[in-house]
Amino acid sequence: MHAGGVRARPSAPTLEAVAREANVSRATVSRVVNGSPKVSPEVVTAVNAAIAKLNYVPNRAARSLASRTSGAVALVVPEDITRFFGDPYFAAIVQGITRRLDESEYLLNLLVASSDPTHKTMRYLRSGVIDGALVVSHHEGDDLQRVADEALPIVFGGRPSRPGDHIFVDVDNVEGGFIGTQHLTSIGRRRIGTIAGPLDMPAGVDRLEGFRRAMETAGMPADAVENADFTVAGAVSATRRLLDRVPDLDAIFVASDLMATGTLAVLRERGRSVPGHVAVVGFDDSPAATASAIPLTTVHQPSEQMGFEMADLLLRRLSGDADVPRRNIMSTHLVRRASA
Amino acid sequence: MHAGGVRARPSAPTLEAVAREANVSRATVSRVVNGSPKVSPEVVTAVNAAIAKLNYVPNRAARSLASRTSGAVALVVPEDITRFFGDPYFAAIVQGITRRLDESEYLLNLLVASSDPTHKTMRYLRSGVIDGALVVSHHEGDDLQRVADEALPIVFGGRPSRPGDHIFVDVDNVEGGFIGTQHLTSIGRRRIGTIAGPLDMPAGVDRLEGFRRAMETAGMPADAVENADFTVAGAVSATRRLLDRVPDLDAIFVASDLMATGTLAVLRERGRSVPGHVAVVGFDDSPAATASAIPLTTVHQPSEQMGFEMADLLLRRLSGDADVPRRNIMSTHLVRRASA
DNA sequence: TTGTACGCGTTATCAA
DNA sequence: TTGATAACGCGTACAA
Repeated sequence: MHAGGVRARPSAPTLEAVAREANVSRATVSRVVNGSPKVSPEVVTAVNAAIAKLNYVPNRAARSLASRTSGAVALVVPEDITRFFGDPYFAAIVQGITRRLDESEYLLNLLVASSDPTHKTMRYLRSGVIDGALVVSHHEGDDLQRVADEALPIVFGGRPSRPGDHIFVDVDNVEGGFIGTQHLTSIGRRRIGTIAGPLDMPAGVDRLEGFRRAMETAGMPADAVENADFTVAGAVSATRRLLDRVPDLDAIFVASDLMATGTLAVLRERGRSVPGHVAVVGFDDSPAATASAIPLTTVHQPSEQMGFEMADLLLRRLSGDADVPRRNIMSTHLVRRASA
Repeated sequence: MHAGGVRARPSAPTLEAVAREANVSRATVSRVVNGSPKVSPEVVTAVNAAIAKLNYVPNRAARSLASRTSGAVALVVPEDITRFFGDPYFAAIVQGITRRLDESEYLLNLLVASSDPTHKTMRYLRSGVIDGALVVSHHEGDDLQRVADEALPIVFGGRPSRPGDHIFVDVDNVEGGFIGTQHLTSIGRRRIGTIAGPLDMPAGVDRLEGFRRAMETAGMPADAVENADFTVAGAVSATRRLLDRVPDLDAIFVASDLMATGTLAVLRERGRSVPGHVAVVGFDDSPAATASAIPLTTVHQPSEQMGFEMADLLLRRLSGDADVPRRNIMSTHLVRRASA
């Protein structure tokens, strides 16, 4: 017969309680909990019994206050929820990260910030409940670079906008853009355009630069360029603009597979066959590439592995490893499917 | 000229430091930080100046240790990453949750547990860094129900498997299944089957029950049933089995839109037109319903709003609100599109 | 091998 | 309105 509403939960057992139960001191219980080698076997079993009996779970707040570490890392994604869930690229990254973290004691806190990493997020990062952070989809202008290494070890997924001594995992996006575009020139396409990524992100800028170089190498003009924001909707309107402006286009290099699905939709709506009238090359080699009606030829990047490497770099750094590399540039390659 | 490797970061400023800087006591600084009304304006400005100067951010661990609250809630998803990202339903839920949380001071910690909420997750929930939890896609057999209200206020998205006095937000899935199936009978289909959800989840069981009742009402046999697991791949094989077993099928009620896309793919592969040969009704009204080649007729449930309501119930409970409803059953309705 | 005692950075109680 | 001071639960020298 409790008074409705918030009923008082029994307060959780503490080290102290376990110590009493096992007839030892708090310090000893702490040692057992943390697996210290210098505790006699009998005491260990006694303590463990007490822990089990009381259903004891250490208080993380107290622990991190005392130890000055939290056992958690954050994944910061400066995008809104819709984008985060909409692009399979993020799924792959997160998958890789958790694969690495699962074999450690660290916990992952996902911070899907609004596209502007608010004050709230920055404060959280600096509030001591996080030992380090992984940043994915970082945009120029957010404050994350400032926090990096000043307040917290941070590993970036993708080279940060402003130069600096930051730690990051990336691919050579210029090369990737080059490879994708070159494939289009090599199969005899003559009028090639591109749907580029946002220019406040290095991945956007670099893939465009790769496109330009490939076009230059082939002696063609690199003027059929429209920018989008790595979303389907953005790609749809960009592709429409591009087709309106350059009606005789026979190939498009699109800076992400997700965007490429938008491009394919517009081409169908305009009655242009793929790859007959227009060849399309994407970027990522994400599930979006094979899920589309016309399987995408695309520039593969090892997204899942990149997530893994990001987490690995961070964890090694947190463990005090003196010579952790500060960057890890992974390689890309073309995957031929039906669209080009 | 620092020694390579882990360079020592300057330890963060504390309340103490701010107090010295502003020539007041720690207690006063704490009051200012927490917006206590009983501090003189001059002192407030002085303290704020000191805070700004030192770039002070409160230590959350210390704060929660002292206040016995953490200012964070967890979203627990007992599914693997691939599923979590693969189903737009989750995106909607998360969207709704964050919409509610953003207008509060609470932070969201996403715990995408492996489908078996491990010991690790359960310990985390009970470790004091979380004030409450939201559980989505809870399966029978996971330990979450035990933790609920015993160790932590928990709000479930979807009625929990085992009965109990748990708090949850849901729709009437029996009714939803009925509505979807009834539409198929009402448009004159005679041989109707279903791709049901997993039977260790109430949503799976209930939608199937709704299907059964509608079939009974129409005087048709409810024998064309195959179970799947709310994934595309699962739906694909279930649909193949179903078509092999009941070749004269002219309609299928599928327990989720995501699964329905798999069903559509199989129907196309078998050369059956939709809705000509086979009519299809989905469930959710998620983006998957409109993104598919044939826009899906589907049973709408207000997923985003359900996420919002879940968070709202939890927050109100945490605020000590005495009479928070323990359940919130929202309504479904049919959305007609092209597939049936 | 075990226990004592102090400190981690806040909040909250009690006086002043 | 402000300032001491005692918790909060745990880790860890240091002592025994």
